[in-house]
Amino acid sequence: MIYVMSDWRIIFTDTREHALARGAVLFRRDDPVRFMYLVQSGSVALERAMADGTALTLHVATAGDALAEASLFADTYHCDAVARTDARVARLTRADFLTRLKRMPDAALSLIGTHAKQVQSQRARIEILRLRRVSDRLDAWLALHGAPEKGQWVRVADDIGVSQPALYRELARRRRKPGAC
Amino acid sequence: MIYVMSDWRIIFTDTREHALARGAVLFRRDDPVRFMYLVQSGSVALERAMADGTALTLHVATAGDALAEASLFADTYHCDAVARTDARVARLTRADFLTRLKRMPDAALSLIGTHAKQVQSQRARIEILRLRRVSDRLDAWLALHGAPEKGQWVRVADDIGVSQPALYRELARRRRKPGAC
DNA sequence: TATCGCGTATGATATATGTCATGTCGGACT
DNA sequence: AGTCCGACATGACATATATCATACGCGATA
Repeated sequence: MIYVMSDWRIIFTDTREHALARGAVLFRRDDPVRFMYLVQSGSVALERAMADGTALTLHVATAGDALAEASLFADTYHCDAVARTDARVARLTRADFLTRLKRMPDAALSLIGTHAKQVQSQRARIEILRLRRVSDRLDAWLALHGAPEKGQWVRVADDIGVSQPALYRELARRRRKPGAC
Repeated sequence: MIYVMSDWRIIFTDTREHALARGAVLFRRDDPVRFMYLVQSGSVALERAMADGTALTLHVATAGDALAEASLFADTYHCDAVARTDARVARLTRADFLTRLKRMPDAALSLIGTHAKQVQSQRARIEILRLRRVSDRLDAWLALHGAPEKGQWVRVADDIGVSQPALYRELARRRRKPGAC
């Protein structure tokens, strides 16, 4: 029962689109926050450089995702944004974004809804990932999502942070042993 | 640089407080969504009953936390809410909550900010938890948070989903071997 | 001063899981 | 029909980690 809930993405109408080649950098950590971004196509990764030179990927935003939402209230970006594929993004200065959000309560509400859902599902994912055994993680995942469709087990393995062989072994175990799964 | 950003919690002013005894149930899964809750004191757990009768804890909300924010746009609750300790909560019907949020753009913005920060930190946590080795998780955690204060290592272990002995062993290893940490 | 709780620390042992390898099956495309 | 690719599946093996146990130092408290 979702009432009149306009999509917050309409805030980005009228904004110019920017094309990014794969590997292009949108912003770097510690850059002053100027823009809010909406990914239109392709994918953009948020990553953090680590001491050993490697990068920790924090998120890969794809079409329809906002980028670094938390920067709305920060002075500087907290990580790097790099295009993983050729991509298009829309952008809006932070001030414009805030203004429009205030003028469009329904859009703000829709953004709140989007965030709330994310927070909820991420919390669940975290709890699953904190479980030690593959068996427990699978139980939890199934309790939350139900049985996946054919061809999706591989995605489940990724979701619960387990190697594919480990997952299939667990599935085999369940097929043999009791009656579950 | 956070501008005039009133706290979204002011939305709950004027609302009556409800006392909960430890173990009390605020709502159950599939109950129709009536109220939005703000935890004032104590802690309230969100959990999901699993097939084997045990409960998967999805979140433990404490003072200042909203409860089940995603229910704002849902017909029914998706999990059970049970007081983990004696607790006090404020509540507001969903309709009232929505109305007030629309009337107070600054509060809505503040809620968006709160959510955005949560989404961001949860994403980071998820990526850390997906790493296989304790060593990698620790590296990532340290890159994001810096060295913890004394007495906090035990919390780090919990954060990165690793047993305390495993963490201390890794720390010992680093003390011995190269020059890190 | 004694006791308690908590964070820190380390050892021994079992085992669950990752990694590497190999193979089957089915669908899509040529 | 043949080829390719991705999901499904399983074996062998090494090892990283959990678990259980024990112990130390320190601050709080009685």
